Amino acid sequence: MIPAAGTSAAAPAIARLSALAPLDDADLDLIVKAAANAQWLGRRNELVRHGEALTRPSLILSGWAARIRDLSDGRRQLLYLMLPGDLIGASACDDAVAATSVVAISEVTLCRLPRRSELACGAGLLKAYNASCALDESYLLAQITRLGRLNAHERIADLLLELHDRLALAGLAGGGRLPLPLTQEMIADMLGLTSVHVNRMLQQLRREGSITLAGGMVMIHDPAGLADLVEYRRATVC
Amino acid sequence: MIPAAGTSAAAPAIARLSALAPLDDADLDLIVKAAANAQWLGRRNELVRHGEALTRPSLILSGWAARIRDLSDGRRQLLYLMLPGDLIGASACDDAVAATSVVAISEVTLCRLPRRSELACGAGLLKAYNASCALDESYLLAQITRLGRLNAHERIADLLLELHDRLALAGLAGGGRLPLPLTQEMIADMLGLTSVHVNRMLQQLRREGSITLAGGMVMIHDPAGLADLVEYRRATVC
DNA sequence: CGCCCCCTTGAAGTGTGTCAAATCGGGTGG
DNA sequence: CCACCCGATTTGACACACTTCAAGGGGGCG
Repeated sequence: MIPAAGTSAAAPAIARLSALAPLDDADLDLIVKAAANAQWLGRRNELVRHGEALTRPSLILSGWAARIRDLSDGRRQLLYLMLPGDLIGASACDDAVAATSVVAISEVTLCRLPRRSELACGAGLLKAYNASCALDESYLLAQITRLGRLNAHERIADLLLELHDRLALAGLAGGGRLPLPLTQEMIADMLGLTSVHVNRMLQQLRREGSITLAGGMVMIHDPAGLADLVEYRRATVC
Repeated sequence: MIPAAGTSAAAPAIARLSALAPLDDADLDLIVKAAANAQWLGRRNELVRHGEALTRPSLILSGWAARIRDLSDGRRQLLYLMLPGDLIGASACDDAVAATSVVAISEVTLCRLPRRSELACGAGLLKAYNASCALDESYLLAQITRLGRLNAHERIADLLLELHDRLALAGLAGGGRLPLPLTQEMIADMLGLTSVHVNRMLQQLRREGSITLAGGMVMIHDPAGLADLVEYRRATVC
């Protein structure tokens, strides 16, 4: 925990937050200290329960989680994926209540950060909270467009491109290469499809040479070309 | 209470904001003054252009607008409907940039409100901003679930129920009755369907006695029953 | 009257879902 | 090291929700 931030378990999270807003030593110190007593959660565990009060923002240090909504007949929608460096409950409302459950998709470690009201006005971390919220919103909007107006092939390509960019922010992806710790069923629940169809579309993407899948990693061979094809638009940091 | 607020053009907006957070006379005065120089926009006009800086929050006084995303091949997605009393750009980030265009769906009047930074810490209006942002988010999540996991019949019912509740907040709907100034094509673009299919589903809803459509008004005959059927969950004010 | 926009209806096509079974691969225990 | 198991992926045949294309009708309005 003590050594250089570059090698600590918080490195991806710090990379992302630094990319969102310039952080000074005090901010970094805050994060490193918080990361020192991180919390571990196994797959399928709930990080946040629907309706629960969000006392303090959480920072994902490693692993993936998802905001999720279940219907009584078994249908399930992954609303939003949360990646390392993502914040939960950093929105403007300090006394907010969780609008959805958040469950761990892989093993997750996370830590608690200060509430907005505990931060100095103008602190870099506060700016990072704001930027993170703005990005959250743009990813939600992207998800709506995916589900509403893209076909299965485009949905998958678009999602992969978004994940690549988001992970790249945390230094966890680059050059078209990204980890993908999702089952095809989870991808289906994210994209409003069935796992069977996701499987077929992934194969099509492979056959047409757009991607390679191996060992939980995806390689997007021509990110720019694919982005053009599905009209992917990169979210802008506010 | 400001005298005659009940009859002013800002009445629905004030009703909604008051429902989100208790407003004192100073807050109400601010709104009424702002509403005094309202701005008028005709159908299809852009309230906000994509990428434009959001200098100050806008309050919709009357009419409907929508956040929208257009694809180059003509496909179009309505991301989010904005109703009287809704705020544009009230999020945490004062220096944010519009993530999407906002266009007027009907004739719209709106006014500018103070930025967050110009409001007293703890002001009722600031709380209303926060609550409004929280609601925005839960409506976005609801939209994702609709598009991802509900079929056409359920999507329409769910949307009508949401609109009813949202309009009721501003005193513009109640008892299952609400205005609906949308063409079927707009509903289609909102719900990721074609206008042809929206038409058929609306007829089915009428035939099965769920709704009545007349003169731009919808009557939902058994809101609770329908809500149960499509598993509609009312958004909670934070 | 004629135009335009919106709603309505029908017939045919297709993308995606459903169901079911086979295969793969990684763990675990004997 | 093998046997077994379980979850995940893969494949095929078929069904259906929704789209597409096309034509017609209604109502407001210049």
